[in-house]
Amino acid sequence: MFFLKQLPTKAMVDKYSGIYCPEYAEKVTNQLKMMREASILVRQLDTYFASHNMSQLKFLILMVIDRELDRDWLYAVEISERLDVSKPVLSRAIKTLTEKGYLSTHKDSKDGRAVVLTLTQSGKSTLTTLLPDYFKILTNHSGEEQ
Amino acid sequence: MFFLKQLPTKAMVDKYSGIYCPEYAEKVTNQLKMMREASILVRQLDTYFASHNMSQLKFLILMVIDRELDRDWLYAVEISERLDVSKPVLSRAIKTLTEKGYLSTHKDSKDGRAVVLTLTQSGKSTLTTLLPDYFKILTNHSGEEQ
DNA sequence: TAAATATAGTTATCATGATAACTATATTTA
DNA sequence: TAAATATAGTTATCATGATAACTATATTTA
Repeated sequence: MFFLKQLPTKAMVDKYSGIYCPEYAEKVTNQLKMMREASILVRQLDTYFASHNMSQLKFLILMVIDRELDRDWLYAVEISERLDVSKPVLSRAIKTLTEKGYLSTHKDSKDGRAVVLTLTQSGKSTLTTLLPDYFKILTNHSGEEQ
Repeated sequence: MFFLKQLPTKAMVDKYSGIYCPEYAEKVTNQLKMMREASILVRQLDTYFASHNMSQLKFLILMVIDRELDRDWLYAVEISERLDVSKPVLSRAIKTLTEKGYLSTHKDSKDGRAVVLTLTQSGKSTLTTLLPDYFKILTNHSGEEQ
């Protein structure tokens, strides 16, 4: 999350960085602007998911399982290859999704350590319900602070 | 924070959104790409600040006080006008910064509710120390996942 | 093939984000 | 001018991010 509402002026960047170069100041403000815009969008999405007792991470977990082309399941470790999140956070989110009845888990027959994760019917329909407005929020976003 | 490493293909966006429009799919992937890029950058900055026992929020608090043109202090409520963060989170961050000796606080003479926040010498030098590499991280960022 | 190492996943703990509800003071309104 | 409302800031509580250290099983190496 990036909180700064008013970006620093070029003069401020020059002074603070000690580098008096228009391209440098422009690059800095562009990056700050991007972080700000993304933060606003992430927050909108978080609010949306929270109103459905979900979170972005949980939604993305359902999505990466669903979008798998050749299988209808993933190992947790495969999810962590697709989502850039720490193992304990992923572990907890999977536990919550299982408790909610969105994921079914069973031990892998070949590897005693691994857990096979499949979407339940409820998980699939939750994903399907959430998707349209998810895209709507993404695309309606103005790119401006309101 | 946005975790998805591999963006969905155009075909996936079409199917998931039910909207078969190239501009729509492109807008979606652009927004996802932006969130991903910003998340990577925010994470780099968080790591940087953590290595100095700081956080982005605490850094920005010091910065908005320092960059004030006509005064060398701000009320907490003024900081919350400049930073898009909830009051309790701001309150806690200010408390930590005061305990670290980076901020000095005293009651306002006119308004018994308000607290006047000023940078200490240590707060100023911490800000000055952190600024150059902060800009370096912002500008060195490749925009690619590594 | 036994010992060492790697891998899958969990538990404990902490930092930092949020909202709801609060205290204390200032301002507005009837 | 007393009562109602607004404002500044805090406390309690929860969700969700992280790392460190762990268990259990699989794989590699001597």
